[in-house]
Amino acid sequence: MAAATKERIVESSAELFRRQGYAGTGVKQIVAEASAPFGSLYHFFPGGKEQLGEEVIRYSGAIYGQLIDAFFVPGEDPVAATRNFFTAAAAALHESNYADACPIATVALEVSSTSEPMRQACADVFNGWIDGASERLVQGGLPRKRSRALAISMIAALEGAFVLGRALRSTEPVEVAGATSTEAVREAVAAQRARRRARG
Amino acid sequence: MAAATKERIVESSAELFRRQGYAGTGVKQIVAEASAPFGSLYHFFPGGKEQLGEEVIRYSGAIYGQLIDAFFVPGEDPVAATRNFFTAAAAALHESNYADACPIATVALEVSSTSEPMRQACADVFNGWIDGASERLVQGGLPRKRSRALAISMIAALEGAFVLGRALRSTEPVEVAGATSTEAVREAVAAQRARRRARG
DNA sequence: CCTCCGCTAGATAGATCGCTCTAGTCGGCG
DNA sequence: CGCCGACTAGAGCGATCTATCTAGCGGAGG
Repeated sequence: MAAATKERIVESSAELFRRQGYAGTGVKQIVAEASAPFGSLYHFFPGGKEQLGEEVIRYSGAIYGQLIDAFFVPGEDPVAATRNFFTAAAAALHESNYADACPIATVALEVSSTSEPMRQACADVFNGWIDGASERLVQGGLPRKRSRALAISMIAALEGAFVLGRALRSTEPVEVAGATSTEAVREAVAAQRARRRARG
Repeated sequence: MAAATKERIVESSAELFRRQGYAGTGVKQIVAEASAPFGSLYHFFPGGKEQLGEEVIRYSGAIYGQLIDAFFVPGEDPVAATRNFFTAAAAALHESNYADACPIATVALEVSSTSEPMRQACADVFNGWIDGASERLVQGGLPRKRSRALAISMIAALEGAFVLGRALRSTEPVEVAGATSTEAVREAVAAQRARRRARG
C-alpha cells in the first residue's frame, strides 16, 4: 500500500529533523533518505514542508510520550521509574553517538518564533507529556499540584540535560539531572507519606 | 572605526540565531539587519558563515556568563541568587514575547551533529558556565563535587525550561524549574551546615 | 475490457543560498 | 602629495532551496 511511502517520509524526516533541525534539512534530502519519489511528498503533504514538519512533530511526540509511559507504570515505584528513565536516556544518547536526544527540542527552538502551526504542535506535544507524566505521579500517590510541578521539572531537566549532553558529548548532564530529579520525586513521596501519617 | 561594523554583524547575528537558529538565518539577512555591507562580512570572517557562527556562540556565551556571575555574587546567599536568577529569566522571556531565552541553545542543538568547530564552541561556553556557577557555589560554602552537580542541574533545568517555555508561550516551566533548583540549593546548604556542626 | 484515480516519477521554475570577485572609497603615513 | 592597506559596496556565480507541473504507472470498480 502507498501509505507506507508516507510513513517512510515521516520517519526519515523525524530522524533528520532530530539531528540537524528543520531549517537544516532539505526536502530533497528527506525523499532521498526515505527512498520516496519527490512528487509523493507534495501528494501526501500538500501544505509543503511546514505541514510535514507539523506532522513529524506530532508523530515523534507521540512515540516519545509512549516511551515515558512505558517507564512510569501505574502502581510501580515512581522513584525507580524516574531513575530508570534518565538512565535509559543517558544510554540512548551515548549509543547514538550523542545524536538522538529529544526528537522535537531542536525543531521546537527553531520554530517557536517563526512558525505558529509548528510551534502549536510542539506545545501540544509538551503539554501531552506533562499531563501524562503528571497523571502517573498522581496515580503514584502524589498530590495533583505537586505532580504537575514534578513533571514539568523532570521534563525540563531532561531537555536541558540533552542540550548540554549533545554539545559536551557527555552523559554527565543527563546522569546529574536524573539524580536531582530522582531525589525530588523521592522527597515528594516521603513528604506525602508523612502527611498521610499525620492525618491518620 | 571599522571594527564597529564587525561588532554590529556579531550582535545582529546573535539576535537572529537566538530566535530562528543558525540554518534558518541567511547571511543576506544578517548584513541587512546589521546595516553592514555584504563584502564586510567576508572581510571580517574569511571562514564564512561557520566562522561567524563560532564567534557569535563565544560572544553570546560570554555575555550570558557575565549575567550568571552578576547574580551569584561571592559572599551572598546562593539560595537567593538561584531564586533571583530564575525569576529574572522568566521576566526576560515574557518581555521578549517568548523569543529571547538562551542565546546559544538553538544553535547548540542544530550544530552538535553537523559542525564540529561550532559544537566545540558551544561545549566551551557550557563548560565555562558550569565551572563559573560551580565556583560561586564553592565560595558559598558548598563542597566542590556537590557544587558541580548543582551547577549542571541548574543550567540544565534552565535550558529545558526555556525549551518548554518558548513552545508553550508560558513562564510556568521557568518558574517551576526555578523553585525546584532553589530548593535543591537550599537543601545542599542545609546539609553542609549540618555537616559542619557535626564536625565541630 | 476500460476508465478512473491514487500514486509515482522527475523535469523544471523561480527564489534564495553561501560565497567570490572586482571596483571604489577613505584615512593615515612616508 | 602619493601610496597603501583597510574597509565598503554590490554585481553575479553556481548550487541548492521549496514548490509546481505534466506525464505515466497500476490496481480497483463499473
